[in-house]
Amino acid sequence: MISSRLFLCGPTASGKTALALALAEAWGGEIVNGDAFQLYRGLEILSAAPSKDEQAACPHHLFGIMDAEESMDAARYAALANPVIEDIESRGKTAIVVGGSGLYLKFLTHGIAEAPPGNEEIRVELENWSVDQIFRRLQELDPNEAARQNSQNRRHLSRALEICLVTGGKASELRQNFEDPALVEKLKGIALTWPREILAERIALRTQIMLESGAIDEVKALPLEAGTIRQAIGVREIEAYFSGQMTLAECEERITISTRQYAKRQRNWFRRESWLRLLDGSLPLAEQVAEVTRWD
RNA sequence: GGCUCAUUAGCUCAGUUGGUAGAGCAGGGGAUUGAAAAUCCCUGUGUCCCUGGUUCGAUUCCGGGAUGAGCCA
Repeated sequence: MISSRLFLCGPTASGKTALALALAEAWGGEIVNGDAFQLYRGLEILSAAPSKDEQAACPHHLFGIMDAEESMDAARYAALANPVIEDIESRGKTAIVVGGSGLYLKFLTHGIAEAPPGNEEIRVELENWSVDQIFRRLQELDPNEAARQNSQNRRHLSRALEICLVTGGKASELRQNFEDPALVEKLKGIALTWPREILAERIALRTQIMLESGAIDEVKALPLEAGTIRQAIGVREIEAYFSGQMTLAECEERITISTRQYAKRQRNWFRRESWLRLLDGSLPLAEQVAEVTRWD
């Protein structure tokens, strides 16, 4: 019996798309996007989204559903993805959730904290504060939360302070432990792994191909109001290229480096998810499929 | 051929008024519950180009050599 939902994770350029497709064909499954940037329209090449042909091979969900101007977050993603996954399961199919965005996937697998969503007004205001100011204010409102945060991490501190300001309470009191063993035990997922040097080569090659096959035009076409999507690796680098601050070679080099560093963070993230089973990404696809089917 | 300047961490460079050296980037390790492809933390011993000399002691001063750049022929 094939499980009704499978999470397929791993660092960028590890071959998730190809394996997902092969699994979907073998099992008659459907693919659900678990990647923060493939949700968007407009950055298909830079985000390495599955091609039109690939998407035609089996049902794909949540790819290219957002405009570049829209902003996204993990909770909204989970609100979109959960019903889709449940629908697939209700039709007796397997939902194969593929992606590399650790936080987004975690909201699916472990649940969502009962905290308020981001508040644009507060965020804009906090942009003008120094990290120290944010930290000190958080210390006043919620010393416990301040103590567990890194005093230099603007993003994490801003979020914690935002929760305090919006709720009038304490962010630390809304924190919860999501590592419920009973829940985690039921999860099924795999993480693709590669030796570091080989993954680095794959990243370098893929970066080169992206730049040769339209990534530059994609970035040129991004609307100025684009929000979340601007954080994608490659956007800043390509903009620096066409504004003349970098040569194309430097641009390619910078994107390769950022991507490699991102892959490292992803490896950290997925390594902590001890429920994920590791699968050697360098195995031939057919063997990967056989391996996963056997585990299941 | 002559003169000048350079040669220090994988890369770009700083520095030591002579007591064997440090930044940025890269690399390595880690954090992470509504911006996450984001954000942040930890991590730097290297024939200080080689070789003689001066010195208690030279990467630092002096001589010679090598390599590179520039200028003059």
